[in-house]
Amino acid sequence: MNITEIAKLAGVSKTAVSRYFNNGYLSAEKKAAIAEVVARTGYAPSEQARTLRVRRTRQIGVVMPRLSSESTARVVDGITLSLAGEGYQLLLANTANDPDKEVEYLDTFRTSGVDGVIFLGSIFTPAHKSVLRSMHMPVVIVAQQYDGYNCVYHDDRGAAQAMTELLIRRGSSRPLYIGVTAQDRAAGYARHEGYLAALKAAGLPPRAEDMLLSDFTMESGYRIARQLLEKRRPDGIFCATDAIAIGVMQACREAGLAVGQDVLVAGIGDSALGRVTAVPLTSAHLHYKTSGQEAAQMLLRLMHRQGAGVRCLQLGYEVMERASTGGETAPAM
Amino acid sequence: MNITEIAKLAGVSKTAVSRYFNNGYLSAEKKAAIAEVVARTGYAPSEQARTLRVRRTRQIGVVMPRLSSESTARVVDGITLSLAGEGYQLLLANTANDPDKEVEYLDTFRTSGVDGVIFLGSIFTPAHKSVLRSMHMPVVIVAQQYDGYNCVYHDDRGAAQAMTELLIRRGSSRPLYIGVTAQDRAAGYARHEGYLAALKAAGLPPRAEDMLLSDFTMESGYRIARQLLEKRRPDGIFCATDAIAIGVMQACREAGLAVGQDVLVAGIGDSALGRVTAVPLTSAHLHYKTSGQEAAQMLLRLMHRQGAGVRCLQLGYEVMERASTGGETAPAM
DNA sequence: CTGAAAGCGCTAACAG
DNA sequence: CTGTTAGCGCTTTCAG
Repeated sequence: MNITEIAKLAGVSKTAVSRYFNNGYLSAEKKAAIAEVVARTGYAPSEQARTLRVRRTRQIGVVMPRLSSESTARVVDGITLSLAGEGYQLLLANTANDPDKEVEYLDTFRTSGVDGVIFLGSIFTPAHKSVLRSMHMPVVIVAQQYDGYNCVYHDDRGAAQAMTELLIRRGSSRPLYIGVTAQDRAAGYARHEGYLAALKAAGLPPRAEDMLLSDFTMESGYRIARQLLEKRRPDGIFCATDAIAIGVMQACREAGLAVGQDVLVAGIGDSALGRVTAVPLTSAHLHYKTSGQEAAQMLLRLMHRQGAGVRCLQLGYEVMERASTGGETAPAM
Repeated sequence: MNITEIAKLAGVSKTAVSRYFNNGYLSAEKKAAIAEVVARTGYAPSEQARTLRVRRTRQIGVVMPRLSSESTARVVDGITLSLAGEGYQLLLANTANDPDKEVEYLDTFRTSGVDGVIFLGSIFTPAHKSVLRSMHMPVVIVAQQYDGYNCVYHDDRGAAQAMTELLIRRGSSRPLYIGVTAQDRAAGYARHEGYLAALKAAGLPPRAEDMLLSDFTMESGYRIARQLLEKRRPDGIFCATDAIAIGVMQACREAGLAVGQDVLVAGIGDSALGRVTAVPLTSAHLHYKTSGQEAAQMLLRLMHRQGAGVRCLQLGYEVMERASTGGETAPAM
């Protein structure tokens, strides 16, 4: 079933049918005739042929590290929300935390002709820079701030500082830091900076032995904390992510420390997990879903050539104080 | 940059370049000449034009209820894993739990020319049946069993029965049931059946007042349980999902009941949430990620016209006993 | 092994 | 307001 057949059935030209599906410029009678045939046949124009002609795929590529992470899922949820009504489809690329794959998929999107790309960034290598620079379609980066690119990201530094200051205010004499690689400028570097800023503000000099490196999993946080607790009994631990913090709390409990009393713990992300733990976790809420929506909106504007120039949107955070810092144990629901 | 220009640069015909990217049938010299030009220009053939000719998009549509649910994310993760190396791209449609949108997106995929569809099903209306029947590309349904369609699903009934029997074995005299709508044949109907089967096996007649209806959220589970606990003090509650169970445990705690002692609780899904709660939740692990992988593999076979006839794959479950049924409190990690 | 030629289904000038 | 015409970039007969 193609446009020619429809035209024949409706007794009009191909052009008329094409116009029916596009701008209009058609007499009422022809419109009605075509409408009738379309309804009867269930005809829909071939997207592929249209694309070949018009050079617009109406598809948006999204590159993301694994999907089964709460923050990623929330961002992607936000993206689909903003794009749903606009007639765009999402093309998902799952990089499984492999930076090489990020570059690979970005390149795939570059050549595959999507109308725009949203990139949930992690680290930024020269290879990333090179492929991003060669993209000829609009790109928006989420969760990282790279100079010269359109970005939507979070106030990681501020959130980390707020959490660390909260620990100090609640009685921790010298909070430790358990974070992730500084190659990740947002979750690694910026949150570490926030921690340092809080120490400085409190007149505490930073000490190398107070700062430990984890990866992004609960298990890793658990392991690091166990090792730590064999030697020392800290009274406060700031963790760069909620997952790490949950592992840490578990290790503390096993070591006989009462979280929220003997030791205060805080994370970042306000994940659903941290709200149901034995001791609910104090955390900074980041607006992941909003960042997805905003990124999609930004991309839409770029694709429609509105709003010139590069934009960076930083979203704030909200302190969610719970029992892990000694706060009151409000009902979780 | 198109095939004609490349042909000119390499001093060969368009056909030769096309063959270079497809079957071959090309002299070594020409091959080399083209390779050189391709490397130099970074040329990649237009996917759109190829599609228009060949009628294959190399895209797979996935229809799913909201992404930010752990089970969905795990299924989609599995799908991308299986499809990654095969040169297929995923087109995601997020229905936000709206059955009408499911039908709408299925129809979009029907007309948009994807090579195959994976449908994470919830309920099954006549509209669903009608659109599925009119699909002319292969479809695989995940998490639900619909007769006459290719499906990958879980042993919901068996898992529910096992959980209920475990509650009874651990000392619950008459476990209650808190479940979801039976319109959802898998999470609603089948799990309820499993509960009933376990009662029957234990010689307990089912009672209407022991079976309550919730929706899929923690909050709903919490609310239902609060109401319940104002009137009665059950000694066991089987919940059709982990989310519900977590809400229930919270309500029990607030009502002064010790979960795992005064009242035993079990769920289904083995979500990450249930492993970190104050009292870790006994649950049945369902192989969500595997179901995604298997569904993708099944779809690949269908698209390549291997293996005739409709197939249904049922995956098993694993009992994960934790403290909420009085089991030992093993370290969570 | 190779190239010329004929479209895939659609849209966009252009001339009525 | 309408139809004719000329491609978009590619693959695939078909005849060398």
